[in-house]
Amino acid sequence: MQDHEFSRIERAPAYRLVYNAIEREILTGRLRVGSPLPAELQLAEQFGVNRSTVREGIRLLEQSGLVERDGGKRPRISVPHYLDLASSASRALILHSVTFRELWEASMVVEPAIAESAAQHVNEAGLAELTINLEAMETMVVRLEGGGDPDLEAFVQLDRTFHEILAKVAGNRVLALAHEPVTSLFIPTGQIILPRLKTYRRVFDAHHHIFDCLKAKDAAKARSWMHKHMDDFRRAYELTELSLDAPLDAVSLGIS
Amino acid sequence: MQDHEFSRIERAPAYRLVYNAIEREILTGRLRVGSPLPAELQLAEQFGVNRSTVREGIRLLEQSGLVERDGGKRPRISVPHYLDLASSASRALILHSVTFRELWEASMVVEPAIAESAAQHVNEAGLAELTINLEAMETMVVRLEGGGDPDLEAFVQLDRTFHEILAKVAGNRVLALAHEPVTSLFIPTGQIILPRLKTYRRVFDAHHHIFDCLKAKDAAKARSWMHKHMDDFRRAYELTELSLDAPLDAVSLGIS
DNA sequence: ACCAATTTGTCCGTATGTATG
DNA sequence: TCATACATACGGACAAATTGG
Repeated sequence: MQDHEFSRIERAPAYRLVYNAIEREILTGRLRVGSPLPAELQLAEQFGVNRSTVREGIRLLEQSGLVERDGGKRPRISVPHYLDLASSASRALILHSVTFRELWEASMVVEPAIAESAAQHVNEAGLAELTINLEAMETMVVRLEGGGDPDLEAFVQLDRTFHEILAKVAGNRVLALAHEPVTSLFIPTGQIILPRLKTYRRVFDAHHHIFDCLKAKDAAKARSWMHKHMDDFRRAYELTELSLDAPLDAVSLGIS
Repeated sequence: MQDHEFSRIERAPAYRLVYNAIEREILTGRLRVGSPLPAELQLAEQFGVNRSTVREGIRLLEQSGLVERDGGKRPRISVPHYLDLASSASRALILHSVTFRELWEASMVVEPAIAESAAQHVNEAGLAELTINLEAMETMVVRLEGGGDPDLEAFVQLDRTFHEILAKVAGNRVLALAHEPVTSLFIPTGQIILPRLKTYRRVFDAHHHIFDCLKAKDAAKARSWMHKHMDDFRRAYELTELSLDAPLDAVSLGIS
């Protein structure tokens, strides 16, 4: 036994201390967003470390989104975009073998709420954006029904964009954050389902119904159409031989 | 007009190319999770860049959670935890001046769904965890009603833990991700509300009711109690002079 | 439009502490 | 205990790009 216990001494590497120090300056506003980061040499002098060490600290800031670099210009201090950070969280979900069922359950919770809120907050600009998206999808559907070869990638992208516009229109950034995994992981599985079941028209119709509800500002109906739309997605998934409880692996989502 | 348009040439710095290359190896499984990262010098040789450049690339991996260091040991390849990434996204929400109303609306969507799912999936271990949490909160409430001075920090922490256990029990990692901002931003505002309205008992009672529903596996009732609980939170917020549409600034949440 | 100073990107070499066998 | 391998950190150097006169 000892007379006195010393608390464990924590020795973070210097580059991490640099990161912490600069992060703190940004979060407390002493380094203002938009202004350029001080020069590496200057920081090295102030912190009393080597320039290489400062550079390593800056890489951490860069990856956490607090520093942004635009070409070869001076790096600027920036506010990380929550959707960017959310998308790396979504990627992490895949690495954790998240299942289709989990994604679908979440979508059944989040997407109808977004549709409802979107119907309440939509404006002309939002309707215009959605119109462009719908028209693009319609021409694509018509071409496919005429026997054209499907550009799946483009179709799924339009699908995804529709839901992203909705999330933006809903005007709730926390819901948009919750919604991110759905567009970035759930919607792309359409690339597997669509060519087998050829439900292009069905997807388009659902989007169009939701759009009509938004135009009529009918929040309840928007919610219920979105609910149906998401449930359709699950049914289509089940109609293929895919299991709801199989993990979405990285390969199938084109991350490789 | 030009005869030919060249696609924009992208010149990412070498350290970022190193990051991309290693990230790719990890995501495709060619570098396996848990194994140590190759030596810096070895990587430098393979990529044909300097060791310092490799180091900067590794810092990016480190911050994105794909590389973990444990003391002075060899850095190991790891899978980033989605909840960690979500919490930095939550911090970003604050920097974007997210409002209490946005958080509350999201909580009204996500938390009842979590309570419902938790009631369906709860097991003995989960109930035991919740019991410990509830007992701790009860003793705290009793002490406060006896005139003790409130340890707000501890109380809010218990509140937060309760909801986190629920999210874990619900067994849906996408919902847990969506739920993260609620516990990390919304619940802590209790530190502002509670001392003014002294609704400690009310919070405890709500938790207890939800717990009973879980024990009885009554999903619908669990949902409705959680709904009420979240709505209580908003009412309490309104009873103070705080505006629902004011941004939650960093200071009030103790990030500074 | 040109020039000079500044700054970043990248490289080389070296020293030191520590972990592992 | 010793030797090797490795991460951390330092110092100096130069080319290319940016900035500001």
